[in-house]
Amino acid sequence: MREPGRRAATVADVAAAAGVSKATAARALGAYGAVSERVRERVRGAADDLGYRRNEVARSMSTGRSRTIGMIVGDIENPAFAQATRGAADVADEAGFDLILSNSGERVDSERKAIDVQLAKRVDGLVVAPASSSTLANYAPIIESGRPVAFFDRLVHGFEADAVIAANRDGAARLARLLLGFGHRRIAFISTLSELGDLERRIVIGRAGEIFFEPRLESSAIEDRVAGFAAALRAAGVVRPLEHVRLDARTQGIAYIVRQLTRGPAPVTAIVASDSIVAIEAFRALRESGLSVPGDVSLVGFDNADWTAVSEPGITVMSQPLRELGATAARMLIERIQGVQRPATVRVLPQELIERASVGPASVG
Amino acid sequence: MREPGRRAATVADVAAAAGVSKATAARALGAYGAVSERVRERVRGAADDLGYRRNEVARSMSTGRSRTIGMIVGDIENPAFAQATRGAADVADEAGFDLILSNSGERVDSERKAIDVQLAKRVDGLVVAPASSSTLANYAPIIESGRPVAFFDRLVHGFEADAVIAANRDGAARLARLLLGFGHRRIAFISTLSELGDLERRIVIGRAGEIFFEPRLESSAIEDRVAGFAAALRAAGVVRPLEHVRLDARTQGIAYIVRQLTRGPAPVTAIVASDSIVAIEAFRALRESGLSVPGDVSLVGFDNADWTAVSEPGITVMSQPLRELGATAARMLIERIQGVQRPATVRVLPQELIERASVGPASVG
DNA sequence: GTGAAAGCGCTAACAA
DNA sequence: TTGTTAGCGCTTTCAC
Repeated sequence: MREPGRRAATVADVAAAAGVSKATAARALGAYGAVSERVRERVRGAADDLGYRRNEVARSMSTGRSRTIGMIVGDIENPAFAQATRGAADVADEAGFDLILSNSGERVDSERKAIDVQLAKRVDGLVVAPASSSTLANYAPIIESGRPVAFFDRLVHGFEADAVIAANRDGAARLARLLLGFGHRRIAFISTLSELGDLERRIVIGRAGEIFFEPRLESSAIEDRVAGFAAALRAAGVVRPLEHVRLDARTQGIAYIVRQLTRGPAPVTAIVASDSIVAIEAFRALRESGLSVPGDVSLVGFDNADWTAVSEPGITVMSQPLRELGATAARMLIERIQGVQRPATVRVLPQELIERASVGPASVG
Repeated sequence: MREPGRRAATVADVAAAAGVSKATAARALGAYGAVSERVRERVRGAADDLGYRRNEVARSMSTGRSRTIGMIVGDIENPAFAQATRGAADVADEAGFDLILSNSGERVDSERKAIDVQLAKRVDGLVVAPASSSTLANYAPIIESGRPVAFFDRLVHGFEADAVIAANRDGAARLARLLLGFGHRRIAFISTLSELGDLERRIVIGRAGEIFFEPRLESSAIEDRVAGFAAALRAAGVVRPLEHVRLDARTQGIAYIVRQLTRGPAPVTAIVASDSIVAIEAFRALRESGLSVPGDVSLVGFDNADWTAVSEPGITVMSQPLRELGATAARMLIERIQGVQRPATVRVLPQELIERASVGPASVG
């Protein structure tokens, strides 16, 4: 066993100790090429004695591969990303890859830096939840480097790459229809992501009445949710479906926005929260305003966070396949790394409605 | 701008394009050594044209340092670890280090594998939440490699290394005294970690009446909590303070254990959950058993998870300085990496009691 | 201030 | 089956 501080044993040391050439020692240690049983054992023994452990940096250096995949998430503290990370990490581990994790903080410039760093570390590929669905420039360096990328949770518009997302448009529409079914008409949609701008002006109606935005919103996930939400409202005859959509909630604070939406002559009677963090803050704000859920205001959201099952009332949510999102992205990426050739594909995973007790009939307004 | 697939530009390419030697180009690019302003600009220009990006692997190879720290947590999906990870990641980032993350799944063998891998990748140091406080063998390789380590959340008994933990003994005692003050005497303590064995037999009483265990428990954090808990009960005259301690809750399931503890002739009237995951499961189990909190059973726990503020009732918790735990460990580690010499030190961070509504007077039993 | 050359520890031709 | 040798892309003496 080595003492701390002494130089680490190398293949050369092991080879010398075992009385063979460097190449033979390397073959025995690396389990490649052909080595006789006797020699292999002798080398292994010497390696153990010297406390040899392979220098992966050197190996990466000569093979050009690092057996590492980079992952970039918006915020590791968001349980949704934690679950996706877990999904990806498990798949990576299973396939013999390590995972380097970075936070983008949902900021385009931090994300760019993170991508640069990971590319410089020569990761074999990247799994990323794009901070912006319309900033192609951030991802161009990945392609230039010749390494594959798989996006998850959000797409990058006009960027040919593998991606896996949830069926957000459909999920949001289902949530909206649930509320409409309870008689709600003035329904808010709150998100902390995506710029607001003049939403109404950006609307583009598709053939089947679907709603698109042009230019696009920052996050394709939010875009899809807003579009599905608005389309459902419109189909139900709500004239201005975007009236109560608030996309830059972080700037003003969710509590403030909730108060604003629930006051005045025509307060909303229901709120759709775009993720569990928005939902919990909205829930608290409603409580602090003395408004009961679902008595005064109904509340639904995305992500089946643990608290939504124990709050009073329990929150009705559209559950995301978070682990699967991360796992699928990692799987697609690893396939590419291993040389599988196929056109870039976008997988869409279904969401699941979990009904609890936070939805009730619209209060008369 | 490079096309995908083409060989990445190297210093040699840049040097050739700029008409200087490799060494000069490297100096200009790496911002070390002395280079004239004119040459520097020429080199930078050539680098931009070629889309040069430094190969960190090669750099690590020749410097022997990777500017990367490894972090090993018990479970990234546990919000407590997510927060600690965030704390460490921020500090690392600030200091120009990257973070490689691994899950140990709280299993000693997985942890050992994770450490091996990270050492092979030549991380400059490791931040780890030890899966076992008494398995020194897992950490010996780190020392042998000559790299520093900083433990967080738990200590490794008899292992000389930096560590940062929370004041668990004190926190648990405060929680216990709170319950005792409400008249509770039969109080349970539930954790999923640490082996059970015959706890009573392992007790060692210190001079000031503190309780220790010999042999030690698996997790020093749980050990400290149990010890603080038991000492407080004992000080209050509870004869068998360990009677309702359940440490292997995962095996049987928390719901089962909760049912078991709350039934029979002498049911517990209060429960201390060792983390927020145990707490939420206990909370659900109580609810499903038709027991009211705090009417029938009082419930307190560790970790100020978001749900504890919105559940009905809100849960009284001992809040851990999670981000600080991760940040401090990273900071201590980076100091070591940068060559600061000082004896191994253990920092103990205070916990904060957050009183909500889950504690009430002991029901008559 | 700049250049030539050696070397980090490994893999991978190619020869024997 | 084994050995020789030449890199991988960078940093780092040591001359000039």
